Amino acid sequence: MKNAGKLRFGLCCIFRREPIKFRQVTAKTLLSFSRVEQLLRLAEICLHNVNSLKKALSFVAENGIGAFRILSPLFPRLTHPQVGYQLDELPGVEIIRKGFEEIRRFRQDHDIRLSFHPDQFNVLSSNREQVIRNTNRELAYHGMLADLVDAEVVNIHAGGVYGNKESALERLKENIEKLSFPVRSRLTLENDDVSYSPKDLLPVCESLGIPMVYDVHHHRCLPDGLSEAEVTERVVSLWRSLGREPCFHISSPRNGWDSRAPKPHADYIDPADFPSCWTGLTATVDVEAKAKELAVIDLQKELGLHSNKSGE
DNA sequence: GCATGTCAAGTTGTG
DNA sequence: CACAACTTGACATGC
Repeated sequence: MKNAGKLRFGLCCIFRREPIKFRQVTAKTLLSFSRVEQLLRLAEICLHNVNSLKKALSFVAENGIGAFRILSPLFPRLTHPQVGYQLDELPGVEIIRKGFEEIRRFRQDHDIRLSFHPDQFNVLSSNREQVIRNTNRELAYHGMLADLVDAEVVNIHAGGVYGNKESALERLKENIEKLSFPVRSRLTLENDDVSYSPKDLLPVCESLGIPMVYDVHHHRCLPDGLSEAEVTERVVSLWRSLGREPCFHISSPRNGWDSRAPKPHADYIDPADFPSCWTGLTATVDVEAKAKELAVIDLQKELGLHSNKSGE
């Protein structure tokens, strides 16, 4: 068989069939309790989530999946202005920290790449000071989590354009330069499907020494004149120049490529959507598909990759 | 039990 | 102008 390179696939955040769940709580609910009660509930949920993360990594390792994206609200509402908290305020924090120790060791032993994808509220190109402040706080939270689990990547989009892409990118650069080390050293920028194409982001990334995560689905939604092969080559050499393994995203549109309106993700990946220029590379491909682990395992089979179990 | 509306946050494009 | 879409689901509430 081929697969000369070491292409590996990543699972994103949650499971469809596997009984591994992450719990949540809203600020509104927390606000109906006393502070002591809030922290008790939060501690319970955080411990539950750490245990779920352990199970998630075990599942991933057993199924030959090489990467896992951790959902942002692993510690729900930690950065919330009213109900936010510090890890050390949680009753039983020692047990939680112990769990993280196990996770770090397991990750290393099994060579699983961990990443975060802070959501759309994180906008470093914003012209509003409040938005930048909130983003910095949220990114700092992700940096702390990344230290705790030994994650390698904190991946965000470039944000809005505000009628002037050049000045927006200028603000983006300035704000990236101001990030603290735990965040800056892990930050990556991903092309999106409405504003920033690979052609826009590559010069920024190359000048800052920040890797670019290449989402080929977004590139197909927002073409920029560069071919998939050209982008792939530049992205790969950027990651390699930093001594790191490239990251890509793949997904298939639920309603086919013809439908003009929004393109929600399909349950599975159509193997025809997998860029041929990725075959044989050493890289990580996060699978963004609603069938989650089932889609990753399916795609691995379709592409002739085998899980650890099956030998090879 | 099960159905349904609600969740902190930003920006853009569509109807 | 309101709302969906974005990695989307889980939780709280009311029947």
